[in-house]
Amino acid sequence: MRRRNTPAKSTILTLLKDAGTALSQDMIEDKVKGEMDRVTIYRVLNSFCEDGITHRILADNGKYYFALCLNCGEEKHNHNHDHFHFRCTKCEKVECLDEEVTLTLPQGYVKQTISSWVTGYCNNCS
Amino acid sequence: MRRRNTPAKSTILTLLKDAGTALSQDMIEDKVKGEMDRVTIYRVLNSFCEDGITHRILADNGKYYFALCLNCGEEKHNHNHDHFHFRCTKCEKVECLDEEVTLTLPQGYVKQTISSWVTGYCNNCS
DNA sequence: TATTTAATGCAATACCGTTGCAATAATACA
DNA sequence: TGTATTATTGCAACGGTATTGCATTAAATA
Repeated sequence: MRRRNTPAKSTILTLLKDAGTALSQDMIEDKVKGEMDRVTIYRVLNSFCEDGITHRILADNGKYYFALCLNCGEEKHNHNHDHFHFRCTKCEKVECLDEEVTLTLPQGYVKQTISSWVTGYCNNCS
Repeated sequence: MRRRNTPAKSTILTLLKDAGTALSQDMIEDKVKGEMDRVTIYRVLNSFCEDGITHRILADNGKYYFALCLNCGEEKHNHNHDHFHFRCTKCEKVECLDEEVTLTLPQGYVKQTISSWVTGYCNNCS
């Protein structure tokens, strides 16, 4: 299936680029309210994830965030580099931290994925 | 409001005790299917959490788990001792690990909460 | 410009947690 | 032990959110 460029996709892509950080479904919905259908947002975000343009992050508040992962760099998500994610409880900004997650599992355990979240105030909000 | 002991509460409490690990809403639902209404399970679990009998944990898969926290010990949840949680992707067991989460936030950041999840195979499933 | 079909909007559906309310039953007290 | 009180339960209904079907629109290509 060959993708097509549409206003909806451009709008959401621009939104994510301008934000610089990960945005949740409802944050995106708020910003494009009236411009497009709610279903379109779901489909656009899903297509972005399928195409590797964005990735979906499940935050510690149970919400999904979508990020272009330009600032945090794709390499962080590879090479077994598990890093912390930070969510500011004031401005709701979500970002990847450089800090690496170190962990030694008990005998007999096998690691698959790591999801580490820190909440608090970012440098702008503290 | 004075709580009353009921078959529904006993059943779910026994379930959690026997499991020895945290159970998700739908795991509990599966086990008591037919015995009681879906709504009752929600209400029983909520009352348990209100009364401090169980605590609610949001896992990295977006599901809530309920745990008596006998084996992992309440003290782990206090004293600023942030520990890893483990979820086995095979047997779906959820448990607290002894491993402490260490983290140095960037300049100007303030920490509030930490949620660290590891998935993989536990010693029984690896 | 015409053709193909991806993308969209709208309606309908599914899922999950919650709420209202009448019926039931656990507890306290006479 | 019997009765009164009211927490608890089941059922139906609701609300929010994600998904699907389908007819229509419009982006890409020739």
